[in-house]
Amino acid sequence: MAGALIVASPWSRPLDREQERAVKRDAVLRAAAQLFNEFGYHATSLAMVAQRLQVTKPTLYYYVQSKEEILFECVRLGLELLRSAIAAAAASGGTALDKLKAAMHAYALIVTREFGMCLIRVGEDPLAPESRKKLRRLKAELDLEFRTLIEQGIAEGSLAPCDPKLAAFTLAGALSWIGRWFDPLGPLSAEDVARHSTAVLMNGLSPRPSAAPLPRRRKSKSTSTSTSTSTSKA
Amino acid sequence: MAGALIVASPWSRPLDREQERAVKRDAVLRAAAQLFNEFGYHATSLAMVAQRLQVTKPTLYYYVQSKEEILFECVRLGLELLRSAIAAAAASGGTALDKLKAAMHAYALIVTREFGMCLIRVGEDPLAPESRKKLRRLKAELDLEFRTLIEQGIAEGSLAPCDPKLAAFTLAGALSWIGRWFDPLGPLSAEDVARHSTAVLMNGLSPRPSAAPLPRRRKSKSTSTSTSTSTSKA
DNA sequence: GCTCTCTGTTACCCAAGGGTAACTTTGTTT
DNA sequence: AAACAAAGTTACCCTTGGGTAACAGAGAGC
Repeated sequence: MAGALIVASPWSRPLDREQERAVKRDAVLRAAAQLFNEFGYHATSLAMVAQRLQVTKPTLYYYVQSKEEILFECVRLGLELLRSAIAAAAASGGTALDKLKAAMHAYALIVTREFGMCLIRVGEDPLAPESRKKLRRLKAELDLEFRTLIEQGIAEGSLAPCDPKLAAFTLAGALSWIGRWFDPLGPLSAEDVARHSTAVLMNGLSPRPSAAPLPRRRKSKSTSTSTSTSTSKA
Repeated sequence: MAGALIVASPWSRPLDREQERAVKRDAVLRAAAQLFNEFGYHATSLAMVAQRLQVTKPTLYYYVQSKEEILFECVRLGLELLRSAIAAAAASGGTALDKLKAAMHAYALIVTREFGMCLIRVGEDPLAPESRKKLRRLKAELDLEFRTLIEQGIAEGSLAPCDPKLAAFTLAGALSWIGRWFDPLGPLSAEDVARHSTAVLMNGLSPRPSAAPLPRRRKSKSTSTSTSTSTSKA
């Protein structure tokens, strides 16, 4: 959305037009993503999206071609966010371990925001095969980047030896699942959750002989009242 | 489904009837669950379910009241399976650590089967609020049982101290996510996946100073060609 | 043989919702 | 002022699919 945003000058009206169009299109996608996340893709009608934006249904078609395109874009943006965040982590300095930690942290944060959450909650399933193909490619890249980080860590000795593929599955699973239950209005901040999840995944549940203990929360138990298992929303 | 199944005797015809009815109803739920898992709830029509069972749509209504009831039952059964498996693990002998390991293993296996997978992939979102309430209660029980196990382990010293709630979220997340990508026809057996995921979650990624290393796969890398991240199906 | 229940069928109804056509309004350009 | 394009609106179409009504064949009981 940001793209090549030059300084806003009174000249170049046409650029302003394009830009506003892009902003509105983005608003459509964002509103749709939020509703998809709340009600699911099929249970969300375009009328609902339109209503949230205070416009009428055909207006949406001025900015997008179909409902499918909306979902496709939401998922694509979510994947794009993840991919660039992981790539950034991988490109940063430090050990493979540091990079992996950074990548996991970023992953957790992204799946708490609309597009990332949409990727997790809705996914590509409702799309036509061709669209799915394109998204699969993006996912494959993402997966590769993640796995490479793990492999490097093992080679480097800063990670315990294990099957990189299954480890990546497990990691990505735990982090993705955050997008299923996280509630921005809930008691836990995304930052908290990201930090703690990353720590648990790095250290495991078994106690470490000597190493530093995991971050303990101040009020020893029950941070809130909501449920955690599987698909709950609270 | 099994319930109170007495020896099949030539008397008591009515019992046979009831039983066959139950078997057929179960088949309806199972077929529906499989289709829900493949295409999603809304994208699965009752006609598809009927076709898979080689009957016509109205026949389904002989065994079930509505599409919603089908999903409700699928999710309920999934939760019931999980709950009883965890309760069984908790009731078994051994340390809290052993119990937790057993519970995690069972959890992983269940989410690879139709009802457990349906719970994970579809969830309760498409249901009406009242139905959701009932399922939430089941989830809460499940969650409590899981968390209690962790708390016991910490108290016992066999688990590293951490926030039990967030740890349970992370654990359940990683295990639940298996239900999103696991393919029964794929190269990995559910048993393999369960074992490895449990091990990673217990030990974490960071290397342990001295303890036994994680199970390493024979052919060091790339067990198959499929993708792992987020919502893929392969 | 006649009926009655259980199971399943064919044919139909109707609401929801994705998508489009054609008209109005607003503002920019010449 | 005239003209044109951009941005929305109202009114409509039509397929999909959940759900129902009314009918048809197989065994059990009188």
